[in-house]
Amino acid sequence: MRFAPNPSGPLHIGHARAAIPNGEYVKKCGGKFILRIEDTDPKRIYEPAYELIQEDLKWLGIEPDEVYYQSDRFEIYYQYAEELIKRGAAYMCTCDGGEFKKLKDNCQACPCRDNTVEENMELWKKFPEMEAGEAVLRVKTDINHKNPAIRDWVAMRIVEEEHPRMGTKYRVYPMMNFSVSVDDHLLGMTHVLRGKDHLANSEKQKYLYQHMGWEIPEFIHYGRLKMEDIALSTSKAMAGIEDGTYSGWDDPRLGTLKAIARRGIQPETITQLMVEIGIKMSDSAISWKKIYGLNRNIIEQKVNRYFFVPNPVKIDIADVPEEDLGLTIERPLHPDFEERGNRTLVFNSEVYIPEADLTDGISRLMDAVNVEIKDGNASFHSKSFEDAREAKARIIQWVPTDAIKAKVVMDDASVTEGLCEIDCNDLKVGDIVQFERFGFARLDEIKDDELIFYYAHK
RNA sequence: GCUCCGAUGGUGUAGUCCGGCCAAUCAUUUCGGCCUUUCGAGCCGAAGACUCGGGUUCGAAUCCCGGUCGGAGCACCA
Repeated sequence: MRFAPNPSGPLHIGHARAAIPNGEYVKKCGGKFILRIEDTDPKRIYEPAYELIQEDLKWLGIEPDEVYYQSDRFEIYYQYAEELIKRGAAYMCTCDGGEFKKLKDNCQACPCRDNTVEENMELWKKFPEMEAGEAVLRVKTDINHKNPAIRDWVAMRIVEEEHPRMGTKYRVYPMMNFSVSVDDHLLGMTHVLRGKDHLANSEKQKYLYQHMGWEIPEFIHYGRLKMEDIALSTSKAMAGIEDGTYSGWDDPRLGTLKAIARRGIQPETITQLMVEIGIKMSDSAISWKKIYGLNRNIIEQKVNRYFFVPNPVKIDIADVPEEDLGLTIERPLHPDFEERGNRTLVFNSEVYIPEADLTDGISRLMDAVNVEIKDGNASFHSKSFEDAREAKARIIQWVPTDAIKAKVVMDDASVTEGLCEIDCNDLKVGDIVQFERFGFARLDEIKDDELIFYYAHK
């Protein structure tokens, strides 16, 4: 099995849709997982992507057995192109692209198709000296094929741009359909699993296999993935990063794996999602809710709880009984796992609560006391939880005045400022927490006296 | 326009090949209830689907024909 991306950017969720089923097949049925970087169009190479792709694949938990760069394999492609010419299965076409299309669309062969092998070989030898557009190498298919797209497709063309890895060493470049078929055959691919946008390409490639007398692999196609709200397109993301709309490849609004990882979505979540979607031909629309639900199932019991007070307001609670001041309050890090221990908060009359909770009525500060709020002023109401129940109090989180500054970058890239409890100092970058009543978030950065989190989901 | 493909609850799927055991699976979602000092989880309950029209058949989600809707491809990109 193989995963063969174009190195135009880091991997996004659409790539995962291709990589994961290939990886799962190898896990289940054995065989090799080959990563082949298809860098045969210098215009579409984003150099850092060579690294990024491997990083992202690793994040997904996929370790390729072998890695190939197509730009290392030009000589191989030349060798097979020549062989193809010798077999009379390909010809050098010097027609203008537009002219050719006109003929082709009417099931007409162009004059070049009748070149002798010798004529073709001669042109092939001169190919490297030609200018872009002067000639191409075409594979003979069926000029009467009912799908015009299949008719005599291009295998080789001239590219004058400099290649990031190869410089100007090569001018004759293989087209994707050619290099892919040669590699798939040479690397022993038994199954080719790819998106249905390649349906016509599979058809084209079959002609090449037949010309060469190769065994045709099993072509399997799957439908498109439609994600709500995000632009999957790498080029759009790139443009947005350049003009400053997005902060980088891991901007939370993007669908890149880096962005997803930054928010604390687990690789297992993505794998599970792709396995569930399967490889059927019809398109699938997936919602964030679905991803969040799966992710919650995975992280819910792993991560610890803390208090975070968004948009905090300070209240000074009047009439707190003397004996309740300075109380040390312990709350479990996870209610179902007592053995993880507790975090501690010290209660005094001055506390911060979320602005949204500063509404008239009785509220219970979790594990502390019940307060009555009226016109923005708070006064002691009672102490026990039973009293809170009786008063139908809302139960809210709070932090003492020793709280730490925190920012949470939300999924729309807006920032919620607030305070989190002091025990959050124990957290390391990369840790995921659940802020009670707020949602799951991943600690992204510790900046001086401030913690910066990325919001995952409820 | 041409070529090809697809269609099961809000979403993702199982079932379709080899018609009956499908008044349709599982998950997510939404809404109630119980429990719980958050949320979530858990437990209980509920909501919600075979694209439409014909045909074949004793019997159709499943087979056939047609319509509709949706998607992909139609490059000297991958």
